[in-house]
Amino acid sequence: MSSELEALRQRFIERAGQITQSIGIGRVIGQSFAHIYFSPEPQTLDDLTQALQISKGSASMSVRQLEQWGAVRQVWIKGERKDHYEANDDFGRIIRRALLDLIGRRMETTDTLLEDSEAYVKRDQGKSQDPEHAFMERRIKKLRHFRDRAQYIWDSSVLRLLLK
Amino acid sequence: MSSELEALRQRFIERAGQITQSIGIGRVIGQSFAHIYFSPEPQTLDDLTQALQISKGSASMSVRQLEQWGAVRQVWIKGERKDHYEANDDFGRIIRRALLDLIGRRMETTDTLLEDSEAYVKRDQGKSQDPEHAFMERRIKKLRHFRDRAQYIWDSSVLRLLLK
DNA sequence: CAATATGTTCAATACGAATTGAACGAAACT
DNA sequence: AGTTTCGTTCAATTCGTATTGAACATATTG
Repeated sequence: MSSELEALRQRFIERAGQITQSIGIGRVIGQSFAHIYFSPEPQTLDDLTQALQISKGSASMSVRQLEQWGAVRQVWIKGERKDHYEANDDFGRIIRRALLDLIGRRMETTDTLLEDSEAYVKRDQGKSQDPEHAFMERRIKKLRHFRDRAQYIWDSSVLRLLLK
Repeated sequence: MSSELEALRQRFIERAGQITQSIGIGRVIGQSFAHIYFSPEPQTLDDLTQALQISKGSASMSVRQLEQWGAVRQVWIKGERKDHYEANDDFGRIIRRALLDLIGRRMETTDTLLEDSEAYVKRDQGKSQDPEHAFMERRIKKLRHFRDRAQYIWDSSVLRLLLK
């Protein structure tokens, strides 16, 4: 491979690492995916440890996470004992899965809290003369309103469009 | 304030901290905003240090960041020397601004890289017989395609809907 | 103008999360 | 059956980043 092409490859790998790093899922994940994505041949864990200078453990864990999100898939190569992985290039599906995994579950715990709060203000309606109580009621309502719209945007736009 | 209401408030603050923490902008930011959001009266930096048990420096920095995103605004209270802050409850605008700030600029550096790559494969078209070269060309094209759609979803759906 | 109160900055520190690597189990060879 | 290769796990460690707090700058008071 030409050295210039190789340099571009390196930049992609570095950049991918920065991106995954900055969204809080670790640098190695992005680097691993980019390396596999820009490799014509399916790659092994050893290839990753060498190319990215990471430990065997790291390589194993990053690949497993990538597999979970459907970002890479294992391919069998006859005569080879090592596991080989190739990249999925349907980014829409990958990101959709990853987002659902990373963000989806977080909403639940927040919902519980919001529902608890709504139950409280409803139950203690008598106190709505109390300015403090009235204030909290307004704030909680605003929060609920936003949360519902966020859900709508999430479901109707982001996730759907990513698939097309 | 009733102790039950106070308990809910604490849970909101804790939850907000977890959320901002998990998206990589620090726990204090979320806690600070939640504290101010759920306070009937404008709050000072000292209020924050006491309520959240954080240092003066932390309080100062978190509030400045929140101000940057329009999440809180300073209000003048006559006779008081300290700065007082109240929360903006237009979450759509807040998140829009924060997202633009956090994500927007990241796209640029990636774009540069992508454009460099496209320039390269175009310039060296002669080598397109080379399987390696052809492979890279395909991968880069896929990436470009996804990036453009991501931009479209971003502009047309997410940012616009957050404002309504 | 000195004294006090307040907000900001940034080098030092503390903390948590990412990474390592040795130990282990499983599978494939001889 | 014994030996080697490979992938996984998880306690120990490393590393980066959030947080602190002392020093400083600025504004306010008497």
